[in-house]
Amino acid sequence: MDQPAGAGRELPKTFDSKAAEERWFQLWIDRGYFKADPNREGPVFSVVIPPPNVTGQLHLGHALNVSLQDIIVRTRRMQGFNTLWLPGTDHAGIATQNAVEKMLAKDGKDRHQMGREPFVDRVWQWREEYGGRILHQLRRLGASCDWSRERFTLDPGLSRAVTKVFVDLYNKKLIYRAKRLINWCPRCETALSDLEVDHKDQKGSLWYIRYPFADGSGSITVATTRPETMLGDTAVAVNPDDARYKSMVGKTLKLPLTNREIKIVADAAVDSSFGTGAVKITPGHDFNDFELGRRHGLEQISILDNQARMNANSGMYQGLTREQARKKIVADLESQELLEKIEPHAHAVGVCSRCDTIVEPMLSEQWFMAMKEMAKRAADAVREGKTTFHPKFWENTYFNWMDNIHDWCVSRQLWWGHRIPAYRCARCDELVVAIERPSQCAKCGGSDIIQDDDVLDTWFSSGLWPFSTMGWPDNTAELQKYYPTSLLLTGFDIIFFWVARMMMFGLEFTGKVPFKDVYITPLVRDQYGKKMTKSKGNVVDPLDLMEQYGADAVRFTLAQLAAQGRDVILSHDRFAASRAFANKIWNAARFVMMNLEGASQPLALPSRGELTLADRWILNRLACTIADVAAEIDQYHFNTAAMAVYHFAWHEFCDWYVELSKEPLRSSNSSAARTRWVLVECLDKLLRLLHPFMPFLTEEIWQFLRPYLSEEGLSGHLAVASFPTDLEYGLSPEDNLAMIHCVETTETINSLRSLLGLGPGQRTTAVLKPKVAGANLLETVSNTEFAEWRSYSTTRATLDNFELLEPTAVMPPRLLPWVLKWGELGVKAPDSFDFSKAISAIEKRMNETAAILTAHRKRESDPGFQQKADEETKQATRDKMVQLEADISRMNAQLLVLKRAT
RNA sequence: GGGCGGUUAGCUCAGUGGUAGAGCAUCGGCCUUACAAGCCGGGGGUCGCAGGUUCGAAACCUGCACCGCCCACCA
Repeated sequence: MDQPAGAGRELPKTFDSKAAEERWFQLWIDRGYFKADPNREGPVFSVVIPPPNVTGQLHLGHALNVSLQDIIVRTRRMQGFNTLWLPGTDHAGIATQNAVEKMLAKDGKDRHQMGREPFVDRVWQWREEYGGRILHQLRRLGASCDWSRERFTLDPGLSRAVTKVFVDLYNKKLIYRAKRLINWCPRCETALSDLEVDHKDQKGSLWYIRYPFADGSGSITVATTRPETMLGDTAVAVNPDDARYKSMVGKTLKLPLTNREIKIVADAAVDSSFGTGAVKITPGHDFNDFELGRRHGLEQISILDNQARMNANSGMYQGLTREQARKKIVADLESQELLEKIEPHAHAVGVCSRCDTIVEPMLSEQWFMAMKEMAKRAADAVREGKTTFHPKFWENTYFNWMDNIHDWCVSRQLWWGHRIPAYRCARCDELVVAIERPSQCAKCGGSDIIQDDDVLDTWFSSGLWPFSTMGWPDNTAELQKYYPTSLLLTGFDIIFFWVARMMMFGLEFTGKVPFKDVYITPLVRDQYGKKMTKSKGNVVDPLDLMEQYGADAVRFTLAQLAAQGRDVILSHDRFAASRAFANKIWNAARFVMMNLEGASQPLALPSRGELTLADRWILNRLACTIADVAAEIDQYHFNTAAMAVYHFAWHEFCDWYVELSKEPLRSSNSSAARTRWVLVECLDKLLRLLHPFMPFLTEEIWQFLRPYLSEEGLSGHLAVASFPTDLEYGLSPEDNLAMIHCVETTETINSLRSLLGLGPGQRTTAVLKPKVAGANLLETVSNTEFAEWRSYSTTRATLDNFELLEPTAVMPPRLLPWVLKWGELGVKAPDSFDFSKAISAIEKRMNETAAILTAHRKRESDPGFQQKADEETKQATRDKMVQLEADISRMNAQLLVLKRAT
């Protein structure tokens, strides 16, 4: 049995967030609260974390992603779900290899001189040192993952899944080897998928080059943005309908700077209006030209090597870089008077998304995965509602990509990653794709079997993440219990890279969608709305934020900002506001704890009949808030859920109930006891509601409150306490109306006080005798309740000359004669009071109210409205009119009295 | 070239048919024994523009403007 940490102690003056973060997280882990048990019964909620790169450092995107996941995971755990949140990291092929290469470069080493094995060993070593960093940073945010299940995409188990998938797909003929034009990064020296190429606009030039006819009868001019590729040209194409060139189709050209002859071909793909209408065709280095070349049976010539230097096919230019070759070729053309002109021209160039180097379309033999069929099934699964995106409009993006998908180049010429399970006999070149390395060649019996050098695209293994992490291909208990997962929460930037691939792999290999819901988080931007990037130097470090504001405030802020379908724009003000909120909760808890001195543990439950108006009202508001928050979280509306808790905690519980509780806490034992119970009830439920958002603060406070609770009071922690359910306190709507009346009345008094410039002063007794008030002022409120309410307003107001002002402010019109009579008894305002400000303010507001009333009357008398509006709307309009009329009457009364007083 | 999202208070954003809301900022007044990271009060918006639908539009439709993003092989 745990001894509650806070039993019988007062809360410290301030909340020490750092101490609480360390203390509670460690305790939660030690107790195994986050461990998932596949053998437990009950409803299941499972999530796999989007595995951050092992190279990663926590950034705000992670912080947002993890905070939101933790909010829903903690909620579900408290709601009694069998919850799994599985953490892990991605080996991130290119990114990691680059990071380690960069590090080695500082010591003047490079991987080529090291050799493959030592280099890969070095990366593993690096991973041992730094790979856990990002996950530790996630822990600091409070991520309640089952940390005992941490996975890494290069783990033996996950690698086994990768191999099996590759082999199976090969056997299904969905993975194949082909020589095609692919994107090649000359710096990383690997093939890239289409998705790994970014397009950047670049100011370039359009060079107009004359290609002379072989027969010497003149020339045709082509326009190009890449003159150096002319060495690989195998044709010039024109549009078949282009009158300028119709007669030239089929003629032979002499390719300048070379000895080759090429033909003029006609193809409808050529746009006559661009450039000269004649385009040089380089099937070996341009995707368009590649396709066109295929149609016309053109030769494909590679003129570049793997580092994008000119190769042997480029004759005298061999050995030059792309850039040098361009310069020299342009100069040479010019000297031969073959350069007609140069025009400035903006166009997009493809760059490697990892290193920003301009990629080169290269002819290369690679492994490809056929996507069409798998993509169709994956798209249909979403169309059929098996998986739903939140917000829904992301489905369009998903469909758009799936419906226009190209085969996926999955091989990479890297060293860090899953090596492709393809083996070749050194003797007869026979290719085998298999789980295990064959001991000898099945064809020729040769024993020299060489594994393919290439590794797989990182996203290949990530795509298996939801089930490979659960032990697939074995049919484990985890897989049976937790797959498919309930939710995937991730950023839109990896919908194609990752979400789509998981959908395809999941359906292909498990027959099920890998997740029921996909929540797409907004993109975190800086205060100027710019994307945060290291190069801009505008990165806000979440670790700094946690240091400054506490992890709870960071989490709460991110939840509040996570409006659906929008970018998140950060500002320090928001974090400060959340910290203020945490402070507010802390102090409200201090107030409650201070007033629990000497109270029984647990508190005795008061009877229904004892509850006052204020008690019933706040309990009712609590019940509504609980229902709201649960519903909003169910819909992944994290921001509205956060706001609902915030509003209840601050503006209902603290602003009103805590204030109203002060009087009864001071009075008789029974009313103090009753009030204590309500305070504790509200605080307890509030902490539970807030715990998923602010786990550390709430756990800290709850440990103090625990002894006074009747349930779960003597053991356990908030992290595994029950989430509040829709509470029924047996309340009536009249209670709410009466309370609203009290609130509005008090606000009116305060407003008048402020307008009149009333400062603090001695406390005054209320003018209205409780008897009078109870009978006439607020019919639904009992005498004692009114006394409490009244004492609240006077306590806070501490008015001078309250005698005159209070009744004018609160008095309903039917009591006006009595007030006036009472006024005639000799109470009057001091001469120094300036009533004109109050009068004009009330008049102004009255006019506005009257205008609204007029509008409502007009609507009400509108035949169209009567005919077409539904009954509910009509009733609402009538109610509103009654309320507006009452407001106007009240203001009239106030005015009358104020004017009389002057 | 296609597609998606946005345009509401000084700022950041909620608000999917009944004459505008929050937080922050701002202004005025308060150290009132939970909280000055606080309390009370105030000011501030013809909801991007123009049409249309409707008894009624910030919201629905059409067009336009501007901002942002994604996809795409115009050399």
